Formats: sequence, structure tokens, C-alpha cells
Amino acid sequence: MNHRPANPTQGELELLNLLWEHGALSLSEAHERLGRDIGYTTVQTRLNRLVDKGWLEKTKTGRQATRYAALIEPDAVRENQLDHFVEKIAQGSVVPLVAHLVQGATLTREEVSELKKLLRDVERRTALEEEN
Amino acid sequence: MNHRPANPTQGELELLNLLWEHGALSLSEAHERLGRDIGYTTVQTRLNRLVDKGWLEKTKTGRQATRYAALIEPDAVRENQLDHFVEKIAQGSVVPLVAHLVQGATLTREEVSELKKLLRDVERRTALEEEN
DNA sequence: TGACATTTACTACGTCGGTCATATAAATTA
DNA sequence: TAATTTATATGACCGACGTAGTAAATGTCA
Repeated sequence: MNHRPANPTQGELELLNLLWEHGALSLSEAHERLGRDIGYTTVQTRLNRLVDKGWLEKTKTGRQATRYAALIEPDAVRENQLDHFVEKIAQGSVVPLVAHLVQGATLTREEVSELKKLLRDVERRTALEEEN
Repeated sequence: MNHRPANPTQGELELLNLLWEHGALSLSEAHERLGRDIGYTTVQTRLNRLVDKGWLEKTKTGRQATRYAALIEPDAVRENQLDHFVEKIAQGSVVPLVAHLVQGATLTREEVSELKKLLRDVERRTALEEEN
């Protein structure tokens, strides 16, 4: 039940990524895994603010420490951000974007193949649409 | 002489995009072209803050209104943001990113061709590297 | 030159997000 | 049970930004 439109900041993503990767975490675990010099209560505050936004959930099980779990899906957030990125930052021009991406990253042969296949599909679809 | 590392916020990008598209603008022109309900002095404040950051330049020519000009290059900023995006948002995984991009945007046949060519180049380069 | 309009400077306010300290409550252990 | 450690709740500070009002300076024109 995706709550609000999810446009987390960079800092919020830091926590979200953590919870997406490992499952729900307690505060101490989260603080631990952040692995950087940051106050314990800082993490607490930030997690709770994410809860307020409806992006995380607090669940208390028995006598264990409360765990924080992500309520929003990584893919949804990432696509959101990507769409926003294309529109606002790249000004809608996709090609230079992809160019920089495939050139900057070192892709495996498999990945390149996958992308080529992707393009073939798009090409075919485009052709079909132009028939109508 | 690129000043600071350029990581503008969304709002700052709004102004920067404006100045990149049209050249240097006066305050009144900028306010005009923003084309949305926003206070005149709001634009002024924001522009001046960009100047403070070293991202814009104020130039007074004769008896005309001061013009604001971008000091940083769009490509530099966009690549910055893109790299950051890949690392922090997409968690380094490029393929799904590109997938969403080429599927979401409606690309012309020319653009698709260009991307295919791009991939061929990358493929060739990858093959060469693997020889060594 | 004097009235009106535009431009510019300066100040201020609210919110958000990152930072943390302090205090209280709960749990663990000596 | 008392002491110590761990968990949780609250409140606070601050810088960055988006917002804008007021006032002073400058330009325009009859």
C-alpha cells in the first residue's frame, strides 16, 4: 500500500538502502551497519522521521528491540527518481545519458548483450507502432 | 575555472537550466521565463545565492539591468549528478536503469540506432581489454 | 525636474533534514 | 535487588533553501 509519493533525499536513501539490503533492522543494528561516524540518536531521529513519512514501519516483537522495516519498494523509488532525473536534470534527453552510463561503467559482456537485446525489442516495438 | 563541486538542488537546477538554455538573463527576464507563480524577489534571492556559491556570475553592462550568467557547464553538472545517481540510488546497477530509460522514453529510430552503435563500441572495447 | 516605474539591496520567516544531548524506561547482570 | 548497560522518547540547534516584504537606488519620460 504505497503511501506517499516517495522522493527521498540522499540521506534518507542511505537508510532505505540499508533496510532494503538487509531486512528490518533494530536501531542499534542500523547504527552499526551504517559504518560511519554518526551519533546513535541521530540514526534514531532519522529513522523515526522516515516512519513519520510513512516510508518505514516500527514493529515491536516481544521483549526485543523495535525493528524498522521499509514500507516502500526499492524499484518504485528508483524509477521515480530516475524519471525525475530524466525530466529535470537531463532535460529529457536520454541518449547522452545512456551514453555516459554505458561508457562510464565497466559492463560485463553479458550485460552488454542484455542491453543489445533490449534495444532490439524497443526497435521492433517502434517499427510496429509506426505501421499504424 | 569551475569553482565548487557542483551539486545543485532541484530548485537550483531550475534556474541553471534556464540560464543554460537561453544565455545570461536579467532578473526580470528570469522571473518572466520561469513562467510560474513565484515572487519577483524570490527569484532574486535564489539567483544571488547561486552567485554566492560561485555557480553564477553577475555582470553589469552599462546602464542595463544586471545579467546573471552560468559559470558551470551543464554537462559537468549532469555527469556529476548521474554518477551520484548510479552510485547512491541505483546502487551501481546500470542495466535495469538503462532498461527503464529506453523503455520509458519514446525514442526515435535514429536514437535507437545511435544507442546500438554505442553498445557495439563498448563491446569492441571490452573484447580488446579481455585480450590483455 | 519631478513623477512614475524598474531594479536592486537588505531583511526576515518557515520548513526540512542532519546533527546530537539529555532524560527516562527497560533489560541485563553482578 | 542494586548497578550497569541498552533502548526509547523528547527536545534542541543549525545550515540550506524556498518564500517573500520593504525600502533604497536607479532609470525613464513628460
